[in-house]
Amino acid sequence: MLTFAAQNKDFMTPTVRVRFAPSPTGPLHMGGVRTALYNYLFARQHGGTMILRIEDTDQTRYVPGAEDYIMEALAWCGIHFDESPANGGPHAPYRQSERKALYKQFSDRLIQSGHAYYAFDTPEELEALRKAAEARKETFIYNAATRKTLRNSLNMSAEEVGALIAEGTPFVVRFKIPEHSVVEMDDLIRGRVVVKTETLDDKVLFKSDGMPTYHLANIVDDHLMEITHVIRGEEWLPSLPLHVLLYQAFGWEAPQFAHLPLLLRPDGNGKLSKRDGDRLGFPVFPLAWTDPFTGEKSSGYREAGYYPVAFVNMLALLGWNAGTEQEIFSMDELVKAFSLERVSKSGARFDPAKTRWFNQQYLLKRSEEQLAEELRIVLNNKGIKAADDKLVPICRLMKERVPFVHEIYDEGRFFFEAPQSYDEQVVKKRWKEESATQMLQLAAVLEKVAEFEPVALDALLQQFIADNGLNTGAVMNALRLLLVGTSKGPHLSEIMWIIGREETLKRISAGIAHLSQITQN
RNA sequence: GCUCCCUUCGUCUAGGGGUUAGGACGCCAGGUUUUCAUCCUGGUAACAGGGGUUCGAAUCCCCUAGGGAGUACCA
Repeated sequence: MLTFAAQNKDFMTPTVRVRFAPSPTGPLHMGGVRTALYNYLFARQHGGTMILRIEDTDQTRYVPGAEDYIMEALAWCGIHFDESPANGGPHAPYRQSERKALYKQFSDRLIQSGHAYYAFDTPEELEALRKAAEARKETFIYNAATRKTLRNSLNMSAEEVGALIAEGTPFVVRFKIPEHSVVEMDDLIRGRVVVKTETLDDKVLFKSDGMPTYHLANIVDDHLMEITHVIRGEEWLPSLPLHVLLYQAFGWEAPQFAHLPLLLRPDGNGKLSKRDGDRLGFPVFPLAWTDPFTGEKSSGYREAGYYPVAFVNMLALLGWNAGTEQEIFSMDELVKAFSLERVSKSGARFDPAKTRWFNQQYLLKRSEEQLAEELRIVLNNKGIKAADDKLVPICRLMKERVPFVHEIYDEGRFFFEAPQSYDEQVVKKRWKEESATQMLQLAAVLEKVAEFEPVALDALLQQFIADNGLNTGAVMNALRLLLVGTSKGPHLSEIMWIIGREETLKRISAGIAHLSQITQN
């Protein structure tokens, strides 16, 4: 039995465990959503576990509501966690602030093993050193080259150190980067990365406020939580050597790493930021957010009318592709098709136009009944009353013309109200001298037709045009102008049927009155 | 400045020594339509530059340039 187990690959391969570890300092950026998504896809594909860990070790950056926002946003996207602050799990708590007591013992362990040391340099002293180095066009690095000249336990007797700490002198714990060596790392996306330790600095692991820094907490928790794969943004790549060294210092096996390419702004240079969204008119956050301190509002994809599946689909394709020509993927399909090997290395520019296209693809796939239900909500929010039985046909006629449900209303206002104005260009082109007379004649016929529904109306229109020897385009466009106010929109007989006989006749006479006034002047 | 990462149409990308360098978005044109949109057809448009290696480089190597990230007692 033991032999079998040892030879069986499934037994040898630990279950995949990944985590998404945001800092609750504000709304979750769409880049963060993509990181969470890739983690989720990877976990699900391998039958593994997806963990949410809140990295709130910086007490000064706490933002009320941010953690709830993160969970709500990811739930909206269909990204669910097996272990999280909300669900609990075998490694609870999942909030680093609640794990505070844990980190000190690990920090102490590194001090005892000689991998870390106490440092008493004040922030001001360090700042001065950095400035001075900068003035010489050099970079100050707290490492083997400088640590011997600084105020730390490496240069003090045990008694001195003990006394300082006993006095309550603020201190930090720094990692002692090994001298003259090379760190070799294998990234699942980037391959081998090699760095000389001379370029690394003795990062602070434990802050003077008694909290660990990201670096320590992240390694300790990833180890304790048995994380097998760390999938995170490329901005972490520069600290990968430190993290690898930390695992070595603890004598722990490091997880595998995958650093994802960044999301770049649609124009110009740099990574996607909130400002770009404001400037170019698209959301950068999944959900709308109001900053609790400044009251500043940010728009969200949900509120903008995007389907979460469309948003997720778009995000999935920004930096990854299946290697086929398929572009529309359900979450299940993404789970099956995803692979870290096919994640690209270079940053991906976000494209708002293609994002709209994705939404349109999903809108097109929805049934008219579903769309009618969604439209009803939009109309309710706007306080617009509409006959329930007309919502389905309206959606049938409009679904191929808009990428968003709310645009069914925006682009189809004529279903709900008479034109407020008449498009000047169209009036000029379509409203002829004889139009008023023709429309009056047509109105008379419409008044009498038995069945006021599309098939009968089409027949009637054709008959009317034939009987009077008129031009189809001229009649239809003039009529459309009266009913819609412009030259756009679905089939006219459908519009007439939906708004009804009474409204149709009302719009014809009102339109004629208005237009003859205008054209006379 | 220093360290690391990256570089195919405007954008997302396929391609991994021999391809008419493919697809999608966008844009343009034509067709369909009473209009607009959808849809269909077609078009526009790319291997950053320079050196190697090779019979042959978009593909491998080097340099340059450009872009990005990091450089905190933030994550």
